Order: sequence, then structure tokens, then C-alpha cells
Amino acid sequence: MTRKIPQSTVRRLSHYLRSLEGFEDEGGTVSSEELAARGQTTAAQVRKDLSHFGSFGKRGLGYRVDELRSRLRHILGIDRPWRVALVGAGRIGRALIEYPDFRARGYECVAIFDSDPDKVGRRLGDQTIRDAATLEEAMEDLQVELVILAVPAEAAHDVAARAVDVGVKGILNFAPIRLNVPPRIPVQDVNLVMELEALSFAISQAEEAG
Amino acid sequence: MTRKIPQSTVRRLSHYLRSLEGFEDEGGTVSSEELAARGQTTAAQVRKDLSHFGSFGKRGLGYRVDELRSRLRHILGIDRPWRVALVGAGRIGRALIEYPDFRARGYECVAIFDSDPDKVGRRLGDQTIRDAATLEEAMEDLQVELVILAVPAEAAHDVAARAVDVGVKGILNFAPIRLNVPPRIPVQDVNLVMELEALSFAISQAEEAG
DNA sequence: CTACATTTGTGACGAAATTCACAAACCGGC
DNA sequence: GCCGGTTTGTGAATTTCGTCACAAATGTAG
Ligand SMILES: NC(=O)c1ccc[n+]([C@@H]2O[C@H](COP(=O)([O-])OP(=O)(O)OC[C@H]3O[C@@H](n4cnc5c(N)ncnc54)[C@H](O)[C@@H]3O)[C@@H](O)[C@H]2O)c1
Ligand SMILES: NC(=O)c1ccc[n+]([C@@H]2O[C@H](COP(=O)([O-])OP(=O)(O)OC[C@H]3O[C@@H](n4cnc5c(N)ncnc54)[C@H](O)[C@@H]3O)[C@@H](O)[C@H]2O)c1
Repeated sequence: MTRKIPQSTVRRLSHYLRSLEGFEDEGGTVSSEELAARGQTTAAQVRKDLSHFGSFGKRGLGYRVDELRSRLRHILGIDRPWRVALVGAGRIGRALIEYPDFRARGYECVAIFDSDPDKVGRRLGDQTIRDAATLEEAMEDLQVELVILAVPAEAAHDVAARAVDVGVKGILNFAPIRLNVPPRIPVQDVNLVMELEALSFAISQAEEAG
Repeated sequence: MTRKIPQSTVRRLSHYLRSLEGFEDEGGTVSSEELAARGQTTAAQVRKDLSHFGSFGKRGLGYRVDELRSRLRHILGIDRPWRVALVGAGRIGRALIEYPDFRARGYECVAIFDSDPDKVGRRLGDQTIRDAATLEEAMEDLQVELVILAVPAEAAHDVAARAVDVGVKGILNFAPIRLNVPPRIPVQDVNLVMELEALSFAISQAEEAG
């Protein structure tokens, strides 16, 4: 039933969950058709995506909103809190850590690290910025599971390796390089330059076609 | 030759370009094998990706680094500058606008807008923040082509529609909603919550498998 | 010029993802 | 309890994407 799930399916599951959160009628039901209309996909796709994980939903009726929501939360692994650390309290790091939606989804920031002596000791959000030299000790103590990596590219490899050494389970990487970590550690890359390039590609493509 | 290009191909092209920029030997050549080793793909994939756009490269030798680089720039549409406006000078907007890599790649910020009277008139980067009420007029005057949309979700639809009305060609959208713009306007969504969810999904999945 | 070592470009093939289509399940009404 | 209207769940068909394998092209050495 649940084997190799396409990455595109995972993204759609996130979309479905977001759609469901915009629903008032908690006890009500929703059909694959309605769900498809909100994301931009098809009813068949919705059903196929969900069927990878079991068959909740009643024929002739649809899916119960509250049940589907908690199922999706479970599937995405956010039916429990995650202990997150931010490394790199620079521009992007500060923006992220003050973003309330992460915590609302269960991602709880339990530590912030930076190597800049001017930043160490300052407050950011509800944390005091720690010296990056204490990263191993603190991450183990605090049982950090996820790292948001927002340091310059030169430092990213080193930080990632150290975090993995002390048992971190996954990395959200903003540095524009491919991290060299063991394959068992999932790494999610965010590369905003690439997103802009995808945009200008799409535009240029359309212009050429006329 | 050039028909419907997979999104995954576009992302790989960005990677190839980044790899090439790390090359010293400008006049030298690079093989699909070498290029594949730097991204995590195969030599055949590299050749297939490039073949969608023509056949540059010499058999028995490889691709000339400088030529391939300029070809990729052309394909991605970054062989010319793009006129970009930021709307929403909040946390994420400020982080982005001070990020030097955008300009280095040809994305030039020509205007910044915000609706908050406290922010209007302040400097940010090399720009003065403009009143969002003047968005239409200023965008037309400045011939803005791309918009980086970093406003709260409630405001995003409105801003997007207004930008499209005055001729903007594409949108990089950070608001966690699906914009309702005409299909001819490419929209690239960046949703960081979804990236974290993909991470926790991957981890949970691995744990269940044992 | 010929033999040889490379590496591209691409058609054929295979794998993966999406769409189709329909039997099975369910609800409400009577 | 049965009928009619719905909607799911899923094998099969289709489309899209990635890999393979090899002929054609190029450079080099002798
Ligand atoms: N700012 C953006 O909009 C943006 C966009 C895309 C990608 N990025 C990437 O995100 C990363 C951070 O970018 P930024 O703009 O926030 O840079 P920044 O210079 O503002 O912040 C980097 C922070 O990391 C700290 N740091 C450096 N080495 C460290 C180490 N070894 N351990 C702990 N902390 C360390 C620095 O002191 C600094 O506070 C970079 O890799 C950049 O390429 C940034
Ligand atoms: N901060 C993050 O890390 C982060 C991460 C992911 C997504 N986002 C998304 O990015 C968007 C911005 O987030 P943020 O954290 O920067 O919020 P923010 O509140 O710090 O900034 C939003 C800015 O937009 C301005 N604004 C509001 N309405 C406007 C309008 N109609 N026209 C022009 N400007 C307007 C506000 O004055 C404010 O300066 C949100 O949609 C958020 O969900 C933010």
C-alpha cells in the first residue's frame, strides 16, 4: 500500500491539508472533486494520492474533514512537535524564526546558533543566540531533530556534518550548495535564485513561442 | 527540438550553470560525465537535457565551458537584466532584497512597495520604499517585469492582480495561497512550510520502514 | 592517412506518474 | 429493503520522464 511515494504527491498532500484548514464545517465532508478544485489538480489525482496511505473516505459521500485532516497530519509527520534549531542568525534566518506559521504547524525552535560574537548572547524570538562552538553539546542536550541551515555556503558543509554527527534527522538547507551528508539524512534544498530562473525561463519560453 | 520542457529539466539547467560558474578554466571543456558528477544526475540525463535546446558540444571532446555557460544563460533567460519590484518590505522581503546573488544573476530591483506608512519613505538597499498606493503608476513607469510578492496572504491576490494589470510578466510568490492570475502569467510559489513538511514526511516514512 | 580512444546526440526501451473508467460501496427516500 | 444518485478505490491505459546503448563525429598519435 505504502511504498515509494512521489515527491509531487507529498507536495499535494500539503496542499490538501492547507485547503482543509480553511474549512469551517469540521464535522462535514469533502469530495475529491472539491479538494481538486482548490489545489489545481484532478479528482482522480486526489484519490490516487490518498490511496497510497489507505482508504479513508466513504463512497457516495466523500471524506470527513476532521478525519482527513488528522490523517494528513499523521502522514506528513506533523501530528507531533518537531524540535528545530536555526543555525545562522543572519538576514534569512531572522526572517524565518519570526515567522509564526512554523510553530503553528508544530515546528518548535529550541535553539539558535551563530558564530558572530556580536550576535551571540542577543535575543531573537524567544531564544538567546548561542555560540556556534557549542553546537554539538547544545543540540544533543536539547535533542534537536531538524536543522534550518542559514549560514554562508562556505560554512554549510561543516555545520551540516557536525549536526548529523550529533543525531539530527533532517536539514532544511538555504545555502546554494549540495550538502554532502549520508543518504539516510533527508535534505530539503531551498534555492531562491533557481526559483527566479524558473520564472525567467518560463517567460522567455513563452515569448519565443509567440 | 524545443517543445514541452519538464520542470525538472529546468532545475537541472540551473544546477549545471552554477557548476560551470565554479570553473576556472574558461577556455576549457567539460564532459557530460563531469557535469553529472557535480549535480547528482547521470551523463545521459545531462545530454538529454541539453539536447532539448540544440546540440552544442563536440563529440569526443565535450562542451566548451564558456559557450555552454552563455547558452545556459540564454536558455534560462538571464542573458539580459530583469527589472524586478519587491512588494512587501517585511521580514522576508527585507532579507531577500539585501541578498546580493539576485543582482549578480541579473535580477535588478528597481522598486520596493509597502502599505505601512511607517515604512514608506525609508531606505532599503539602494531604494526608497514607495507607497503601495502608487504601485500601478510606478510599475508602468519603471517597466517592472517581475514581482517578488512578500505581503500577507490576505493582500496577495489584490497586489498580484494589480501588478498583472500593468503588464508584469511573472511573479515569485511567498504568500501561502494560490494566486488567481491569468494562465499566461507564470507564478513560482515558494512555500517554506511545505518544505518542512516534506522533511518531516521523509523522516517519518523512513522511521516507519525501520 | 589510418587506427584508436573519446564523447556527443538520439532512437529505442523501461520506469514512473497521471488519467481514465468502472465496479463496489454508501446514503436517503420511500 | 430496494432504488437512484453519488463518490470512492483501483486496475488498466496513457502520457511523461529517465536510462541505455550505439552510430556518428571529433581529436590524437604514429
Ligand atoms: N538572504 C536571502 O534572501 C537569501 C536567499 C537565498 C539564499 N540565501 C542563503 O542563505 C544563507 C544565509 O544568507 P543570509 O543572507 O542570511 O546571510 P547573512 O550573512 O546575513 O547571515 C549568515 C549568518 O550566518 C552566521 N554564520 C557564519 N558562519 C557560521 C557558522 N559556521 N556557524 C554559525 N553561524 C555562522 C553569520 O554570522 C551570519 O549571522 C546563505 O547561504 C545564502 O546564500 C539567502
Ligand atoms: N517570514 C518568513 O520567514 C516567511 C516564510 C514563508 C512565507 N512567508 C510569507 O511571506 C509573506 C510575508 O511574510 P513576512 O513574514 O515578511 O510578513 P511581514 O508582516 O513581516 O511583512 C509583510 C509586509 O507587507 C506589507 N503589506 C501588507 N499589505 C500590503 C499591501 N497591500 N501592499 C504592500 N505591502 C503590504 C506590510 O506592511 C509588511 O511590511 C506572508 O505571506 C508570509 O506568509 C514568510
